[in-house]
Amino acid sequence: MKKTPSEFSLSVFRQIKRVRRGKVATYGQIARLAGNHRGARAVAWLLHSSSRVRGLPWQRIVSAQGKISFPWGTDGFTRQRRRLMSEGVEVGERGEINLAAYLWKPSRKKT
DNA sequence: ATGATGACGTGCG
DNA sequence: GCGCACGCCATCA
Repeated sequence: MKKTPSEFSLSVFRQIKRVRRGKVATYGQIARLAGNHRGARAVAWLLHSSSRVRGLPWQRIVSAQGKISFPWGTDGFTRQRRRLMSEGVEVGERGEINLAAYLWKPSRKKT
């Protein structure tokens, strides 16, 4: 890694790594924790761009709609769904996930 | 620096 | 619930 990743990117990766097994987080949530509540797209971009990076639980990142972002039928979709289910997350045939039960709760104690 | 892209989010019909 | 349009951000050509 010669290029210096932006702090935003580092923050994003950091938040993702904090997600415990069996839980999922949304792009918007990660983006918000990273400092940019509107950087959901950037998060997504970083993920698909850094998907080659190991140790990054990218599979735990889903859309705010509670569904796998990958288009159904794609390799990425199948792979992510399989990994999530392997972690104990119930994923519908269409990649539907019950965020109310599996959404990761950041222990962000502030104030 | 400009234009285009992407595993998104929200609002509206 | 679904599809479309606009907005937002970081990275690539």
